[in-house]
Amino acid sequence: MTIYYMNIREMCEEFSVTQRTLRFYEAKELIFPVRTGQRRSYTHQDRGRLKLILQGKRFGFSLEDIRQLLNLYNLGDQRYTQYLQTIEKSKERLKAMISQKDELSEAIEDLKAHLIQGEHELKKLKQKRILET
Amino acid sequence: MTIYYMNIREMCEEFSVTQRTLRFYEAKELIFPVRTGQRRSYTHQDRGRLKLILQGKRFGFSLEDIRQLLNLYNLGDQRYTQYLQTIEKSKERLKAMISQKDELSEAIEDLKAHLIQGEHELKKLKQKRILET
DNA sequence: AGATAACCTAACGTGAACGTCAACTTAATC
DNA sequence: GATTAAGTTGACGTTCACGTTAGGTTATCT
Repeated sequence: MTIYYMNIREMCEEFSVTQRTLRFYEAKELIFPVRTGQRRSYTHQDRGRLKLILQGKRFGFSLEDIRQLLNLYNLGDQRYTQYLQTIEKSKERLKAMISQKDELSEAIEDLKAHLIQGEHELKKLKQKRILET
Repeated sequence: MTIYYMNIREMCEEFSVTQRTLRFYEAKELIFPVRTGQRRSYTHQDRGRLKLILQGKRFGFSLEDIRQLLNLYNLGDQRYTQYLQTIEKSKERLKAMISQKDELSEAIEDLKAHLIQGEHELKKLKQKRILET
């Protein structure tokens, strides 16, 4: 089974990001493309990690937060103590995510209610305009 | 019924923000404290808006996003066309929030699975340490 | 082989969201 | 009534997450 490498341009097209962004993530140690000569070659792993990075960003996590989360997906090469710490951290993170989800649900309900209210107001305004014509 | 004003220090304590933050939000027209002499007096409205601002921030919205969302909660003083636009924008925002919530749910499930997997690995490591002793 | 395109590093620029410090005015306290 | 505390307005500094040149190297194409 051959490994599929992607160059930086292909990555940018696939994920709709700029080259600068990919190099920046690499500098921040979020992805680790191998080198073919001087050029970057992105592996399946990098693609997976980038997907998670972009997802994390949409939830408002900082890149540093995301870097720590990503470690959860690469536990194989770690030793016992680190292992434990990572899992503890991840549990906390999970809790935070769940409460964020709950809060989001509430906010959505709230917004929905206001929208319904708003559309009623709109109807009244429309009615008024007709009467005034 | 009397109106309860809060000064800037009380606001900061109540919401765990700095004075700079409150002044910044005012400069960005997110809150509108009245003045008592030169000092800021924060009304019930300001407290409500601030609560929503902080909530919005936890979802990763920008202050400009939040400013637009907040207008939804103060529709009374607007005119027909603006009204319509605001509601349209809010509907879009609602859609985005819902899909964000869905995505978050998925991510949580994913993270949970990895955690369970991680704890299995942990057990295996523990077992190995005992055997090696 | 010479031009052109794609990639590289290094370094400075930028907008958002505040932090921090200085200098001043007003309110509270002893 | 002088001192201290609290609040105010600038204005410059800082961090994060990239954008944007500039200048150099390597592929690719004709």
